Amino acid sequence: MAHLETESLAKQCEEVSELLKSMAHPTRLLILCSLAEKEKSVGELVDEVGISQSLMSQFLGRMKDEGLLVSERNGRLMVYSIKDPRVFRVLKSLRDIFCRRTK
Amino acid sequence: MAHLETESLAKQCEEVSELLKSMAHPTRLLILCSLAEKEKSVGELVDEVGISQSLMSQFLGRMKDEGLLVSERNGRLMVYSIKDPRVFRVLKSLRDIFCRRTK
DNA sequence: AAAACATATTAGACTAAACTAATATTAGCA
DNA sequence: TGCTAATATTAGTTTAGTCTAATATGTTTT
Repeated sequence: MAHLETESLAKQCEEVSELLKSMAHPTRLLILCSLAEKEKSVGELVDEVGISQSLMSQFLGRMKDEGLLVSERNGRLMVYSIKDPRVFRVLKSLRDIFCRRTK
Repeated sequence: MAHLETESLAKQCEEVSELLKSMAHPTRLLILCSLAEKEKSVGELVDEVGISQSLMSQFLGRMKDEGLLVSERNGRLMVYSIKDPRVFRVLKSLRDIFCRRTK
């Protein structure tokens, strides 16, 4: 049976898949990689990533709502950075798995 | 500038996000977790996960097309298992990050 | 206070994914 | 060979996500 186990596992999968959904988009993943390096303003991210200001703002807003990012005003700039420590850890794992030279 | 770096990073993000898209769905993640333990028939997975046979077959077919799974006929059963080793590694990382007791 | 800059919001079009229900295929068994 | 069990496929509905274009908000500078 193991139904109780499966049920709690299902719950965990739901939680994890929430985070994964945010990361499972090429542009958002790129944004997160960029922010993992250091915090950045919206404009910097737009230049670096190459999408419209509007879409960038929507992506950032969404990830902020989900608790992955925080923003802080700095003069006329809005600076975003990664809030959820799990994001760093997932990014690191992904790098290990996908980007390591396996020589 | 760092535009060349960013470009190759963008490519990698695209590739990685392909895999993540498959995993970023609560039911598919649950299926993968279950298959990570051991290979299983469609019927077993239906019982365990609790979705319709049709939807299960569609999920499995999709993940097979994407190269994550393989299937092998065993009598009247069709047995699925994880093919892509990166799936195991991502699952393990996710467990480490989300499921470890941090005591 | 007006102008200019940086970011956010909104509405709408477009695309893709999830799900259901019905039916088709295929393999083993009577 | 016909029957049943197991899985796959298809079409259609619904829901959700992506993206663009236009506009609004808020901040600094003059």
